[in-house]
Amino acid sequence: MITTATMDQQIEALCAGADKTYSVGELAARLKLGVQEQRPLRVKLGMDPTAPDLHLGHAVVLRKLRTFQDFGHKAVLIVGDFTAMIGDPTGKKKTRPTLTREQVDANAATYLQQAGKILDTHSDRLEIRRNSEWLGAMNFADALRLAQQMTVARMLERDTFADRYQSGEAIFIHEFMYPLMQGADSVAIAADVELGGTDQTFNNLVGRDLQSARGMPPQIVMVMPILNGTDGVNKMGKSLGNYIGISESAQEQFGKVMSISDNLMLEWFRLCTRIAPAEIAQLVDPSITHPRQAKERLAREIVSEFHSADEAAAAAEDFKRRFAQGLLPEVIGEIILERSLLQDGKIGILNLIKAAGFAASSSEARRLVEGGGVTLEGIKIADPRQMVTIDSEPILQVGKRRVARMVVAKV
RNA sequence: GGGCGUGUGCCUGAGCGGCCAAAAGGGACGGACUGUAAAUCCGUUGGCUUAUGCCUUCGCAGGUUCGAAUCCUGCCGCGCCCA
Repeated sequence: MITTATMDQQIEALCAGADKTYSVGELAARLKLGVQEQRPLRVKLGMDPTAPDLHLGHAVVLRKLRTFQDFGHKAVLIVGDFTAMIGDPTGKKKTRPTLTREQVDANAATYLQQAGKILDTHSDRLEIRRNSEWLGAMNFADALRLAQQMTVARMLERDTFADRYQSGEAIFIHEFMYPLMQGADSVAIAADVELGGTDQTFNNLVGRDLQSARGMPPQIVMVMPILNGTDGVNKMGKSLGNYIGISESAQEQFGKVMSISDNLMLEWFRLCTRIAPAEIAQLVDPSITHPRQAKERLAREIVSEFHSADEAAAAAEDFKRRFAQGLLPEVIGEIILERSLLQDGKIGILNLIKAAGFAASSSEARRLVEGGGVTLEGIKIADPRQMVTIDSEPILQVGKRRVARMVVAKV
C-alpha cells in the first residue's frame, strides 16, 4: 500500500482529523526517509494495563493508528505495566493495587482482543512491548539523569499540574516522573511517531526532547481530539459512565448513540466515522436532514464498525420497535428464577426485580415501583407489596430499557 | 520540625449538642412531554422481611454527655505560613 499512495495522499490521510501534528513538515520528511531506507515508520501508542474496557474515545486514536498501519507502517503498542506497578495516587484516587504480571498479561490480552476490532493485528504490522522491560531495568542514577532533562517550571506549564497547583491540590513528586517515563519509552523503542489524545500532548512532546538529547531524531507527535461522552459535557471515560464500550452489544451501542444530544452529533460524526466532511455537513444540517435520521445514521455507522452492517440494521429495527412504536423488543432475554424464591408460586414484586438484577436493593426496587416505572406483562405494578405469579413466564419491565422474561427454573 | 486551617452522602457544599439519614445545588434514576435529543415539569436519591421500628453512615480510634456530624484527646490525610 505504501507504494500505491502518493506521498501527498498519504500525508493528507494521516493528518485528517488530528487536532495537531508536531509537525506535519517533519512527518513528511520522516515518511520520505522511510521510503529511502525502505523501512516502515514505528508508530507508538501507549496503553494503560489497568483499563481493559475500551470505548469510543479510545477508538478515535486506534483508528488513526490503523490508518498508519494501512500505509504499511508499524504500530508499536506500549503496555504501561511499569507505570501501573508503581501505582498512581493522583488526586483523590486511591493508590492503585499493584498488578501482577499475570494480571497485566490478562488485561493486555483483553485490550488487544478489543483493539483488534480496529487494528491490524498481524505481527508484521503490530508490535507489543511492556515498558517494565526497560524502565524496570533502570536504577536511581538512570532516573536522575532522566529528571535532569526537565524543569519544575516546565512541568507546571502542563494544564493538569497547573490547575492542581493553583487550586491547592496535592501534586506528588513521582507524578513528575510520568512524562519522563513515557518519553523514555519513546527512546527505548525508537518511535518515529507517537499518537495520543490532546491530553497527552505534553507527555508526548517530552519524548521528543528525550530522543533529541540522545541524538535520535525526535518523534513526530500527533494528537487526536478528545471525544465527549454520551452526556455531551465530559470527556468520555469509564469512571463517569458516559461511555460506549467497544465490546458492548449492538443494541446497547445503538441505543446509547440515539440518546446523545443533537449538538454532539457533528463531533461524533467527525471522530467516530469515516464519513466525508461534505456529507457530514449535510447530515448535521437540520434543514436538510432530520436530526433523528442523522443520528440513526451515526448509530449505524458506529455499530457497524464494531459489529456488522447486518447487526446494525437489526439494532436499528429493534430500536424502532421499542421506542418509536413502543413495542417490546423482538428478542427478550430470559431470567431464570430459582424455585426457592417462590412461595405458593408467587413472589414479591420487589424480590422479583432484585432477582432479575434490575435493582441493587429492595429499597431501590421499591422506589422504582413507587415511581411508576415497573410493569409486569404490560400491567403497571404500583404496590411494592404486591405478590405476583410467574407461571406464565411474564415479561418484567423496569424503566424503558430493562426488559426480561421471567422463567422459573425447571428443577 | 512548628503554627494555622481543613476532612460531610456519587460530586460540590450547608450543618445551633437533641427536631440529622443529615439543608442546597449538580449528577443519576423513575414518570410526563418528545425524536430514548434539547428545554420544561413531577417524583426519588443509605440499607432492612414497611416499620410513629431497627441497622449503618459525617477521615480513623477513643472520651465527655441521658444524647455528638456537632465538644475533648490522640492518630491519619490534605492545604497554607514559618523553619
